[in-house]
Amino acid sequence: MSAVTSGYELPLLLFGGFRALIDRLHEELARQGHVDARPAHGFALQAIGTTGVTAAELGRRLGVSKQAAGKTVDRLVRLGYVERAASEVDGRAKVVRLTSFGVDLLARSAAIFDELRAEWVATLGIERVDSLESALRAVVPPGLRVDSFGWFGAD
Amino acid sequence: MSAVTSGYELPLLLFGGFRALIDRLHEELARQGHVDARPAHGFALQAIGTTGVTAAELGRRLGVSKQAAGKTVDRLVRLGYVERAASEVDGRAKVVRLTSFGVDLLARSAAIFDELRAEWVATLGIERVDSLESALRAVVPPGLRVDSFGWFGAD
DNA sequence: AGAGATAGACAACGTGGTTGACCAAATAGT
DNA sequence: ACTATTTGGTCAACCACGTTGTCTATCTCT
Repeated sequence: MSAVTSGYELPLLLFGGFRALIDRLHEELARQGHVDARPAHGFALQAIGTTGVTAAELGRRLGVSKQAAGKTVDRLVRLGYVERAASEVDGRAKVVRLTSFGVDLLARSAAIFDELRAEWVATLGIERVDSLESALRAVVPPGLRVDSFGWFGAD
Repeated sequence: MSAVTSGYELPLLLFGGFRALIDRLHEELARQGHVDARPAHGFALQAIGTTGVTAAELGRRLGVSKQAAGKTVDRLVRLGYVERAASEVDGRAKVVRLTSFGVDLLARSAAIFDELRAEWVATLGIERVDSLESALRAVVPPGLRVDSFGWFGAD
């Protein structure tokens, strides 16, 4: 048994699993036409959602400043995933909405994640995957932000 | 079985677990005097090791360019975690070595990670933690790089 | 001794974040 | 209704972290 398991390994394994999934996702997305999609884009599109949000609201959801959110939107616009439109109800605001290309990315991502989980089930068995998920649910504080992006290095 | 579990949740849980661990680690490190330590620093110090390496070698270990490694070393020097010394055997090379402050960070990190794993064991039981680790070991490709830093956004 | 590989540094750039300042529009308070 | 404050968007400067390209100095191999 793993009596001498060092606590060092756990974060590495968790990150490794995450990273493996995300790498496979983007491999597959690239193969399906989303060559320029990056991990951060998916999270942002997810936060934008099908209803659309303002940049300020996006910043709140992602846990970053409105300026940072604005820059992210700029990049997404340049890549064709979202577009800005003047708000109908607020003269200051601009609503960021997914383009059909953006909706496509989200849909494909969901499908690919399902496939990847199915692969894990194929190697580990459904019980161990279920157990892994429920263990993590029990131990991960709820409402964890997916700000995540720069969190690694910067203050 | 959990028929409706979306594949979307798995990466989020994995990342959440990782993130929770790292956040707790840095809370505790800050409390113990390492206020300016960032996740990326720990990984770099780990790669430098107690023997010391050149910037180019560090780049190789981290899977980044030697220039990027050099910049990382600059930051670590500024924070007091490492120091540069001319190599005894190679007139071009400068050896990066941990300071005692850097060694201290690594030692405290190891201790804290052990405590955190013990907390998981306390909530989940040893079987579920062992099972989680072995499941991930089976599914994470070995030799996964901890380059990781910028990998989120950039190419 | 000369050719090629390697270490380090410099510059320019891209991505993703931060503050601070500013204007225009919405909203609250008297 | 008219100020006062809050809020949305943007600009500018900066930092962390990565990239490529170029350059010099040194090492290594033939």
